Amino acid sequence: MGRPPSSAKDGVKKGPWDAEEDKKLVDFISKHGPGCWISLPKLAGLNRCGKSCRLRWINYLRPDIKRGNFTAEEEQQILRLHAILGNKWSAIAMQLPGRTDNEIKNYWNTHLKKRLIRMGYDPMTHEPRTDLMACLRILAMSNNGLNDLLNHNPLDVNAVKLDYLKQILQSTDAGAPNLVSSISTPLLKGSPLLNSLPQLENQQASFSMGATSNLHLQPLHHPITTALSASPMDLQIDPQATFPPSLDSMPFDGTAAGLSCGFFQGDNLVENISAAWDFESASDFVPSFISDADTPVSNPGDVRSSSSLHCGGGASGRSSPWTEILFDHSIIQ
DNA sequence: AAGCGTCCCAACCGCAGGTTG
DNA sequence: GCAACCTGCGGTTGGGACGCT
Repeated sequence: MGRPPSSAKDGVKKGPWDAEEDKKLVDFISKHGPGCWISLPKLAGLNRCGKSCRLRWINYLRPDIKRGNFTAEEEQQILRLHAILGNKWSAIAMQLPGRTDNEIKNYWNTHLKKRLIRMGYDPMTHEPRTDLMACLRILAMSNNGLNDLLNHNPLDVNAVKLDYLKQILQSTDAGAPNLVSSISTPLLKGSPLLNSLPQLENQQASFSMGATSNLHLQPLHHPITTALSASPMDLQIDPQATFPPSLDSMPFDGTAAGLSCGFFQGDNLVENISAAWDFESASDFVPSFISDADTPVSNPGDVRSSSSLHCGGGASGRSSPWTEILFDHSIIQ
């Protein structure tokens, strides 16, 4: 299909553009406009292929290009759009005036993608990574004490947490979905723990993901989420409950959820885990650093106004719920 | 100061899709 | 319908900048 890339032609300069070439290109386009790129180099007196001229103009010389660092708003917009559009950089760029697809792509690959990975999110799906079990096993290899835990049924426990978290994340402004019915993990189907979840859902007015920040507080004070987030030392199991033995022995202190972060941190695995995810802390269901003092959260213990942090963006039916609040924290910079 | 590794981004490459004759 | 032409897109890369030892 088509023809060989024009850059394959011999005698055409490649590599960085110099000031003289830039001037020739700008002068020509300012007189004639960005017309036929194939014939432009010859007409403009440039020893470049048309493709290279087009790229140079679009990505660098265009007068409406916005230079400089991306703002926090732009970051959030990129994250939201990427959650919807994926790697459709040109489509994302259309929503960010003055930014080019190449610039956004570069920024994504060098900053945002890495942050998501460090946080334990799949940069493509914007959802928590589900390979936690593999991480747990790696950790267990260096910690025989964890082997016993792993040999019980920790995967189910992790799945419960991730499942529930996933449902919360996918809730919309229109109201939280039925979390109980949508939980797929067989482990807790019909369990007293799960049966109590509707109470939590009834609080969705302050728990909906439409108000991302509400997650900071509301789940924390609910008995169910308190139980989910309790450490093995303080978890009180209902005597009527029929949990597998692993549930009350599983370290529900964020270890599991944080592992995917630590997985990328080599020797500092455990430390980074606790830094990234801390279900035992006051920021239940969100990475612990969200409630740190240097975040935009002025009063981390309070339920914040949903309007101030609403995800917005009418098209963002399924955007990443973290994006508004996570990325300005030093731990992921 | 030198060497080394990592980061970042401008530019390149290959491909797909639309247009034209 | 077909092939050549042209544009646009997304993935990848090369090398300069920067930081660390």
